[in-house]
Amino acid sequence: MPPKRTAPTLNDVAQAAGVSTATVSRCLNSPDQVIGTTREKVMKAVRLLGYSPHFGARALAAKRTNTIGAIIPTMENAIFARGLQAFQEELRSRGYTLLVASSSYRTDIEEEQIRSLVSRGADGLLLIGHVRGPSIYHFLETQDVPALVAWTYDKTKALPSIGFDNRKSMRALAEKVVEMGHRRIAVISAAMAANDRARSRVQGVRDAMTAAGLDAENLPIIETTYGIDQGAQAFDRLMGAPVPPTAVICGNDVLAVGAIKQARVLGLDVPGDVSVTGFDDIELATIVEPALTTVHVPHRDMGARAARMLIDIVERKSTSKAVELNADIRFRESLSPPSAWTEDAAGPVS
Amino acid sequence: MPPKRTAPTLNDVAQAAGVSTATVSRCLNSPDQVIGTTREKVMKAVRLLGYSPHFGARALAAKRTNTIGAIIPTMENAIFARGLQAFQEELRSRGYTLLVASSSYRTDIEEEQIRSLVSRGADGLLLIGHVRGPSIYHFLETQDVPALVAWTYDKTKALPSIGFDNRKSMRALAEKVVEMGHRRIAVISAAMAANDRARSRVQGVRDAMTAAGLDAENLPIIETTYGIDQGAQAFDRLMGAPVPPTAVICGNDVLAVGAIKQARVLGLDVPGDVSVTGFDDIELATIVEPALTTVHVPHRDMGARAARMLIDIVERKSTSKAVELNADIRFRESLSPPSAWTEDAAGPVS
DNA sequence: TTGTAAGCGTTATCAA
DNA sequence: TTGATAACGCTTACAA
Repeated sequence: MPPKRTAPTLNDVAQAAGVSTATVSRCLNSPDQVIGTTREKVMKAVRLLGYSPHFGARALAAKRTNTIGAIIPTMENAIFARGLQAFQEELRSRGYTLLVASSSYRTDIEEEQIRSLVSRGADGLLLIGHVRGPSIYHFLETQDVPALVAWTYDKTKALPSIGFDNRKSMRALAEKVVEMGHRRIAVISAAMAANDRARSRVQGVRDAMTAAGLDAENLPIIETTYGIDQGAQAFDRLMGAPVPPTAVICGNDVLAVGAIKQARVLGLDVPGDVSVTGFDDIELATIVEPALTTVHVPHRDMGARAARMLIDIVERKSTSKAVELNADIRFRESLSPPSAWTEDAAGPVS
Repeated sequence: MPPKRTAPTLNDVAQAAGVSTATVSRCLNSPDQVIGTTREKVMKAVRLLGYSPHFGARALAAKRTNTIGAIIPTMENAIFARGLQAFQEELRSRGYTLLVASSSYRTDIEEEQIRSLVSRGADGLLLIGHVRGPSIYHFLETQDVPALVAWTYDKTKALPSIGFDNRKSMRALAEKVVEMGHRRIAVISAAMAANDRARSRVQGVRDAMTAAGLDAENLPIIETTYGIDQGAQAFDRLMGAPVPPTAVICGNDVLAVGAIKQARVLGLDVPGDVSVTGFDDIELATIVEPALTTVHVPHRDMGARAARMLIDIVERKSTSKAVELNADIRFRESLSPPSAWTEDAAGPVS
């Protein structure tokens, strides 16, 4: 059995180069403090031994890690994946490393991940939404780790945030739907319990209906998990009602695409028989046929700006508050006024 | 100015509970070694102070981190996102934490990230593909960090791998294309320089052509970066040739969807005027119209199995070699025999 | 410009 | 069952 080789340490390098550990450390961290000739000696030893600093030891001795942690609900959702990629690129360009964890939309797992990332020395945290237990805020405070909330804008909360106003944006879209003449509206939403974005969006629909004098109380809503198939199922149930809706407003594009797919199965024309709208404007939205009318969210821009904001907070350059980004409607084919036929069926005439 | 509060340490907890640091440590790591009454005292202090262990210190003193690192080309690509999500879920269920980094398809960045993850104490690494400089393998060896390659199967390489045979799978698909009667075939591929999966897939197309006695040498190939628009542009160039292809084989689904989109713009019918195929079988493949004929890759299964394999290696339970997964063809509408019209135009008859 | 040496917060070995 | 105490690998005054 070969002797269990153990990774080379600063000490090994120092010995190989015939200098002290302090000098090696300086070579690595502030090279200009050490003279050229010794620096070369040291660097050669570093290369020769394949030395790599022990992060833990460094974090222990210094007090910074240049690490940012991010916890997103899931990596499978394209909207987070995109924003996160931009977030990480921006971090990297500023000398920070990103640690990612995912919570599967569960607050208990999120809390566990927050603790894990903090104990790993994250200098700052990126979180999604404002729904979580109060104990974790206390924890973040005692640990003195700043956090930034993304994908939502809410200036009433304690944590700084960057994103858009989900409620306002969805309200704007719903108003268009109402303006076009739709009266029988239904909603397919992501599960709202641990998801304030979903909640706000539904609230936005209600706002628009109430403003138009419609009955927001009895708005049919189906909550479901994230996925095309889930959207399809929900749509199926909705259209099976005695008096089906003429417009189905979906909480995100993936659910909307599922709805459109199911419409095809049911032999329904979109938007002729029923209109469908989404939210997020992911690539899928322009691929599906008919293309989806949806709310465009600037994911990459949000990710990059979140990175800059968080670094500024970490480095105490600023104490940011909430930053609002615009999310505007993209009109495409999936939304149109209700057809005369369905309109008639809706009225008391027939 | 408030006194800069610093996070509580083991020592603080020990003092608050009136015990030694050793006891607190034991409470946290092997609770059954300490008697109930003291354990409660300690735990209360832990909660009270909001104590959280310092990961770096722990990694320094113990020698394990229960952390696995993964470096993927990009998080924006749905195929990696899916597999990675499964990978992380499996790791979590086995008590490991996942650290993710992305390389933007660049070997130099990948090397940097490998070093970073290793110095952070990753017990093992998940890598994509076999293309990287030799120095990094030496590094992994001296650091004694095991690595597993995923998304590709290659038993000739030193590192263990889990995935499918890209060349063989693409060859199978290309053979079907040839069998249907296509003679003028073109390829849209991801950049091949730092991507052995892309290379193998193109090789697979060549294999099929050669086997059928076609001229694989002059196979038109356009290399491009990942993205729907890039696929569309490449398709545009391909169809602008004096003698356009009757079948366009794409290296992945995203490029293929771009091709189909562009076909619509050009007024070409798929598959009537030109057939298009993909690779990966992501959700997009069934959404696009016509639905994409493609190679199905079991992403989630691969991710989960990769996790189990890697943990086994890390814990020295096994010394795994290459594991091959099946990737089978999904026939959908985007592929059909070439139409008589195009066939005529191709032949010497007209 | 370089070296010495005192921590940093844990874990683990030994004694008690 | 608990407590001292010596690592662990690195950074950073402070000295030389």
